[in-house]
Formats: sequence, C-alpha cells, structure tokens
Amino acid sequence: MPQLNGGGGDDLGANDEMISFKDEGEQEEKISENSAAERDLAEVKSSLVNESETQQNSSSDSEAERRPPPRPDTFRDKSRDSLEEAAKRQEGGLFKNPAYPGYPFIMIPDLTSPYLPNGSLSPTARTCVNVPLDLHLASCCSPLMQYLQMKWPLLDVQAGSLQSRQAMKDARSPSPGHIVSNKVPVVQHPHHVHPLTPLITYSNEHFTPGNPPPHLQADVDPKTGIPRPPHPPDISPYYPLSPGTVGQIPHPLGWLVPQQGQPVYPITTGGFRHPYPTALTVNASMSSFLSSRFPPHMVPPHHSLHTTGIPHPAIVTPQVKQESSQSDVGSLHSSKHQDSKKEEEKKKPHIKKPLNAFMLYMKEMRAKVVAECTLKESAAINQILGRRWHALSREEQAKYYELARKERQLHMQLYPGWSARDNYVGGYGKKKKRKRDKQPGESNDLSAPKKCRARFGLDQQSNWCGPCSL
DNA sequence: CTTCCTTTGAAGCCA
DNA sequence: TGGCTTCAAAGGAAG
Repeated sequence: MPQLNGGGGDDLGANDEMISFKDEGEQEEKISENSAAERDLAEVKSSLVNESETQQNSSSDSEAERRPPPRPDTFRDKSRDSLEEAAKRQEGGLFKNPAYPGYPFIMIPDLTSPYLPNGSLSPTARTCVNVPLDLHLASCCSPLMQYLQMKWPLLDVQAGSLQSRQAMKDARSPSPGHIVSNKVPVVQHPHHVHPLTPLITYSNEHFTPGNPPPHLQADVDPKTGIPRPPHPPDISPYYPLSPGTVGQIPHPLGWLVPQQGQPVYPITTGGFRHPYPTALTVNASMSSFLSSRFPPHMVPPHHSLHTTGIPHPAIVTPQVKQESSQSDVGSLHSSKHQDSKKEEEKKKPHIKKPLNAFMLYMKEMRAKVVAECTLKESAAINQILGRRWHALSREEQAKYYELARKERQLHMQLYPGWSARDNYVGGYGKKKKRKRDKQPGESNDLSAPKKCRARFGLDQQSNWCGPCSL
C-alpha cells in the first residue's frame, strides 16, 4: 500500500529500517515517557557521560551498550515536546497524524490525489502551489508539494508564479525546463546545503510558520561573533547567513534551485554542463515511475538531463578545487599524469552517498544542538545527537527513515548506475585506514566521553557536561 | 594540509 | 547470513 504502484519494487524501503525499530524494545517503553518529558537537555548530556561511566564499570560491551537500554524519554526535551505539539496542531505536514505508525511500510503519500481526475490540480494543491515556497514549504504545503519539490526542486514555486503555474498547466510543455529558474548555478559550498536539503525542512520546527526557533532568533555567527539578524520567516534557520548574503541564501529547496553568488553546485568549465552524468539518463523504468506519479508535464524528458544545467549537489566535482588551484601559478606546469588524473576525475565526478535517516536528522538538528550548547566540535555534537536519535519516538524516527528512503530513491533515479562502492577510496577493504581499532570485546570507544570531557575541560568527576548543559 | 573523532544507517564484500 | 568495512555530515583538534 505504501507505494502507488503496489510497492512492486520499492526495495528502497530498507529492511534495516525495520530492524532498527525491531530491536528497539526500548521504543515501546517510550510510550510511557511523557512523564519524563520535563527532563531537559542537561540530562541528555548527563546520561551521555554516564554512559561512559557505566561502560567503564561494566564489562559488557555489546550493542546493548552502544544502544542503551530503553530510556523512557529521558532525553526528550521540552523544546521538542513543544515542537511536537506544534506539529500536531498543524496537521498540514507530510507526517500528519498518524505519523506512519506502521513504518517502514508506509510510503509516499498518494501523489496523485491532489490532482483532479482530469489531471488538473485540485484546489488544495493549487493553494499550495501558490504559496511562496520559501515561506516554510513544509509547513504550508501538502505532501504532494513537498514531494514534488523534492523531486523537482527546480519548480519555481515561489515565483509563483504565474509563470510557473501557467507552465504547469501546460501539459504540452516538453520539459520541466520551462518552469525552472534561470538563475545561474554555482559551486556548492562543501558544508552548506545538502543537495536534498529540502527534505530537512520537514522538521517540526519548520512546521510552525513564522516562528523560527527561539534559540536561533538572536543567533550569533559562530565565526564572526556578530549577532545575526533573525532569520526571515521565509528562510530556513539552518542556512546561516551573514549580513550581506541575503541574496545568496540557499534556497530551501537546496540542491537544484540555483543561487546567485552562492556556490551551490559545481559548474564545469563551460559554466553549464550536463547537470548529471550521462549515466543519469532517465531510463524507461524511471520514466514510467515518474509518469505514474506525476502529471505528464512534470515528467522530465527522456533525454534525461535537466535543462537547467544544474548538477545534483550530491555530485562533488573535484574540479571545484582544481579550478581554483589551477588558476594558480603552477597550474600550467602540471604533469601529464596529473592531467590525465584530472581528466578521469572530470569524467567521473564524485557522487556522494545519499544521506541516511540519522544523517538527515543530524543535519537538521545539529544547528539546534550547537545553539543550545557551546560545543561546536562535531564529535561531541554527534554523540548528543546519537542519544537524541534514540530518544526519538518511533514516529519521529519514521519521518527521517521516510526521508532517507526518498533520498535514496531520488538518488537512485538520478544516478542509476551509481554504487556506494564507487566512493570507496582505493576499493573495498583497502585504503582509508580507519582507526576502528576497537577490539572485538571492546565497547564503543569508552574513552570517547572522556576525551570529550578532557577536550572541553569538563569535570572529570561529573557526568554533566557543563558547557553544554546537556 | 590531511586525518581523526563521533554518531547511525546503507551498502558492499568476504567467509 | 553474519560480520566487517567504508562512507555519508560536521567542524574542531591533532599530527
């Protein structure tokens, strides 16, 4: 039922996702967790450190420790509760109640529903389309809109445009190109916007229109120390801005919406190129997939490539660096070997793995955690996020699993021939020596929290991370 | 400048 | 099939 097409083959609903729920009997106990909802972040941090202590005292090292026993929502913080409430009130989001209780068998919403039998957009859908996209896309748009935006972020919804709407009405339009922005794509900042960033806007926070998270309102630029103006209501707080970059705000739809002046995606020498590797041609299956889910005018032409020349952000062309370095003095003297290497790299851009559920969660919540505590080191932040992840309710996690599934799906459509293996440096089992010097019986790096304390000057006796108050 | 740290999950490979 | 490995993000720390 999940899939419109009978699920026939959505093998993307990873089994592991189920496993993840399966093995977490802990999740069951969370039902009674509300009583603990009052516990704040301090406890999160405390338990984080506690875990290390416990691990020290206990020789058991297994997964049970890595995945702590059921924790009745100990880590649910007030903010999240309020967010949940807001989300519930909202009822407009993708994950309306009930939020996929049966996940992972819950799939994409019926995308065709917003369309009337004659193929035109239903009033509801139209309404959504008319809503300025920037204005909290996730909060105001139907699942269709969100999914369409994910699938075809190039839809310039905000523009709103008459133009876009008109174009959308024109079923004869040969390609999505007519509804895309003509802004120039630029190079993606490595740490800026994930290609599929729009997915992140599913955050509950973003489901509350016009109410940016309090902790971000008076945000301070971590690097400059300059207080940032409150994020405009139409801008995701997860896209930090410096005072002069308003015009360069990464579009919430992230990866395909071109930005001016803001590096988003790599461009090749010509300024424009085929946005996707030639392997990305929309094959028959994809075409039928799309056709089954979208009105004809939404389905990309078979020749495959986006007409915008905007590459998928998952593509990280080493060229970005190369170009800058090549422009340097020594570039002309690069050896033939290097040239051939570069040629190879050109031919084979690095396509990143799609983000998994936890990665999506991290991406969304990192800023919040950073804002809530003084920590900036990702290792420490990730520990906290890991704990929070486990503290999430089943439904909340399901959101991210669903998003991740969509990401994989989209990724697979964009890069049919891609394999995770492609990104293995030097091939599997070789290269990239990861430390991973964990002994078989050793738990998950008992020293990590210690390191954390040491690094951040925390009280060795205390289990409480002062700076973080988590 | 590169690698590590740290998290979870996806995916690939090998026995 | 289970176990192991790598990579995805992030940014400070360390080498």
